[in-house]
Amino acid sequence: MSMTISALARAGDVGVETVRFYQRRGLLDAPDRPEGSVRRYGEGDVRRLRFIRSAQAAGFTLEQIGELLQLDAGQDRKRARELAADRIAALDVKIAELEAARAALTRLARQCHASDEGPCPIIAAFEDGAQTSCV
Amino acid sequence: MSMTISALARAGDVGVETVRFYQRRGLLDAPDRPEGSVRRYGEGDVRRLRFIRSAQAAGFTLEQIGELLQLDAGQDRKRARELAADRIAALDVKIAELEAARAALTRLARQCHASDEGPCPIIAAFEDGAQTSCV
DNA sequence: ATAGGGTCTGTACCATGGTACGGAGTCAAG
DNA sequence: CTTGACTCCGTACCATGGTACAGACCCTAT
Repeated sequence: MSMTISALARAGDVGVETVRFYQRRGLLDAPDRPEGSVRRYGEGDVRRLRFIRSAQAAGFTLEQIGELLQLDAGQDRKRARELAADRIAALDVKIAELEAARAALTRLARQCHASDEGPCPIIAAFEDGAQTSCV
Repeated sequence: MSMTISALARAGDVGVETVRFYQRRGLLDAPDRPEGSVRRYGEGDVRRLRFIRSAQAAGFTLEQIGELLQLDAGQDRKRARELAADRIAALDVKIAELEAARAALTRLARQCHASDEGPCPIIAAFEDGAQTSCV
């Protein structure tokens, strides 16, 4: 319990304002200030901050992360599994979309390289409204 | 040149307000109103609207889409290829991130299913700050 | 010709995830 | 014991991509 807020922020690789933002959102708690002094943070806070960043990297929204943190207290593993399953399904959809987009763009860039005649294939392809077939 | 704005919006599967929003952003143009009447749109507008939606699905921001539309006029294929290459690189990074997150979540959900003893692995894993190894 | 819809314009508002700032208080080195 | 850095708190602002009015106009069918 010896870190200042800026040390905590550094440990979590975020800005001080971001820590305060998470506190306002109820994701991190703001420990009591010892009698006319500043707040001090410890390892638990660092872990929690890192939890938030990791979960965010997995695509959870801050609201969902808040729920995960609640579950931590309540030991509701069934709900945690549900959230994880939902997130995996969403990730599958998103990954498929991005891979389709990548394939389409790669193909178009190759075509575009192949000749400098006629309309640019990259632009033209999108103009066909290639939502399902290409993108 | 016979559609009203709501027909255009339907054709592009967006809301009327979204069409107007794209007009304000300069992505779609707003044809002149014929003497005290309403604007009419044609197939070109539909294609352009679909272009926007397709490019969006490929992860371009509206600003980048604006640039692509400029290129369409200027025939700057080199720049179009650059934008496509940048986008492909960004997609690769994003896809890798999401796949890592998916793998991590899948593993954790399985572990969590395996036993109801001890701390929930889903939560615990994130608390380790599993940014690079898992997520 | 009048009622109901749709359109136009401007402006305001929304969610998400932060980022910035002013003014007061606190801490630590010299 | 002063000076400079850091903290606190509230509030305002930002980007992105829309969404939602209000009040005036227009269009079409009855």
